[in-house]
Amino acid sequence: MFDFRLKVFYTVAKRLNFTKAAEELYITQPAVSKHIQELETYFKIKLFNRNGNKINLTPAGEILLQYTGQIFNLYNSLEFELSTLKHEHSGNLRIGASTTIAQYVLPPLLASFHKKFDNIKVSLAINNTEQIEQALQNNDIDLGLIEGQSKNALFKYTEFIKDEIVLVAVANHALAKKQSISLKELPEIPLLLREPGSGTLEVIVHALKTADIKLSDLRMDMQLGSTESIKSYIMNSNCMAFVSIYSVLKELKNNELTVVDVRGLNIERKFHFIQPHGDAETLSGFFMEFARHYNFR
Amino acid sequence: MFDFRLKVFYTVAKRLNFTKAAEELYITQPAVSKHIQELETYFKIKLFNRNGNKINLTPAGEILLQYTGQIFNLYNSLEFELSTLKHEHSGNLRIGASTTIAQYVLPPLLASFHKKFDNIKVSLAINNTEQIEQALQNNDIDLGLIEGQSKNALFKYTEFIKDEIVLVAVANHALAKKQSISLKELPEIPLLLREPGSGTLEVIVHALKTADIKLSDLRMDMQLGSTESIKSYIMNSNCMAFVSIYSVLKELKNNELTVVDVRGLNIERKFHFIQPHGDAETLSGFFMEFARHYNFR
DNA sequence: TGATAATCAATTGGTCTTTGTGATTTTTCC
DNA sequence: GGAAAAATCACAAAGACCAATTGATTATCA
Repeated sequence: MFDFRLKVFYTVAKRLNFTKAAEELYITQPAVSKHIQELETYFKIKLFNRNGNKINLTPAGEILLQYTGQIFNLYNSLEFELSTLKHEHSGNLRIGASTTIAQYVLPPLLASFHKKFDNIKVSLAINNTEQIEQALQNNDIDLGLIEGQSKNALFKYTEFIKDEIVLVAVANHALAKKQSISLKELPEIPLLLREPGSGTLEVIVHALKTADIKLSDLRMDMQLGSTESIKSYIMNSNCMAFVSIYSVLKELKNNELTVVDVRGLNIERKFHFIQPHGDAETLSGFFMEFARHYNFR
Repeated sequence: MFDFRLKVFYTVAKRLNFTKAAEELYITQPAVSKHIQELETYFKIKLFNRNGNKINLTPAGEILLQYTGQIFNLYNSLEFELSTLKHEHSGNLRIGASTTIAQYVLPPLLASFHKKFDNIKVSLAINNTEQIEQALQNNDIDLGLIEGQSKNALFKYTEFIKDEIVLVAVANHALAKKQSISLKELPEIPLLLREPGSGTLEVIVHALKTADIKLSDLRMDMQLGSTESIKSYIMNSNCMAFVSIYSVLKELKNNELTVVDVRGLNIERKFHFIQPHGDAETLSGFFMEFARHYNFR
């Protein structure tokens, strides 16, 4: 790695602790101290405030952190491009994704990607949209995958795949044979939904509104914090639930769950890639290209 | 300077000669050889082809050159930002400008800029638009100043100042008292013009065309290769000439030359800044801001 | 055309500088 | 007072640079 001194600075700036940074870098603390001092001498400006036992970045340190992030991005892209030239495809890709995508969409995709390009190290952080945008800004991740399409001008959004929220029930459910129900029947059905604030619930509410149905019109039996809990629950009850089609692909195939069409109700959304625009980010682009051609069936 | 090894590579890649690069870097040739070898070992790929006595870049070398350019741009912006924080304003700015701008517009501007920010080293290369765009692409300059507004999507164009092409004559010229002439009188006047292909001539031809006058309608006594020669010539003759107002500011003030208005003919053009878009280029922006507020009178 | 000079990168061996370590000190926080 | 964290110091290992030289190619000129 080039520019080890900058790497040292970067690590210290991220952890705000000389000793921890030293451990992370497999060098001793005095070495870290020295590197920072040398940077400060070189730039003739303090990079950290030493307030007793704590340190924090000075404005100059903030600027340097900003730039080192960009410089490392360039190094990473460079190494990826060169490895591609050698038909090796090596590099590091840090992805941040929201729950549904991370849990149900990415695993097979990442497995396939890793099988084909085993020199590319992928890391996956699961977070909500807001945190993902924050992480992109801090340069903690290279690529985000989100459910909504929040439009922050700071980022570049690219369509990934279409998601569909479907009404599912246990395979032997009374209504399962009917295959479809009308909108009018919906309020009579005992439902499970995700908790308020979750992206999935918001899409459902929005779609119902266009069909002139309020959430309070529905017979909501329970609100659960995760799609997995909802699935487990409905497997053992006559409740139904609105969930992303991707979260039940396996259960549908195994005939454990079944989709019941609600005539006149179509709940769709698109998953989006999100990146900081400007930077080359070759590897992100490479992965996006791969993902776009992946067949999820 | 960080990343001296990359600096060495960059220098060699630009000069395509180890020995010359060594001289430029004030180190010996073996040191250069070693740096390059170490880079090649690190990336596990050859960066230069050694064909007998000559070297040239391999595809990998080309990629690395591309990235090192970008990395150095970041370093430069970084140093500028940090120096600004210290109220020092230091950095390097490489400008490329076309003749008229470089000769008549920039000198006072650069003088004033240097007086205020004497830690910023400015270099000025004089070239035509095409060469300036090439230099920007090669990362040989940071900022271009051109007369036309050629629109290459690779670059970002920003308006600088408005230029006016005026008809001038020696101060005691017969027509000088009239202060203005009509378009009809123009063909009778002995004129000096710039050579074919020059930006100035093109603007004139274009403006005349809208007034329904062909170049061949005019009484063209001579075509000269530089504005300076034209000025010298008309000072000693009864010829007149179309020149940029900026090229005769001093002579107008000294009452050596005078402007004769051609009623119904207005020849204007805009000078433009041109930059590679994408990169931060803080110092370029800083200079542009300064230039925009400069008073040329 | 063939001998000779000039050019250029690689190699070698040795010196000096830089970087990192281990032990210790200083400061601050609880 | 003790734990935690950064600074300081002396020393060892590693790395960078140089001078001199080699080997190979290209240019020059009789």
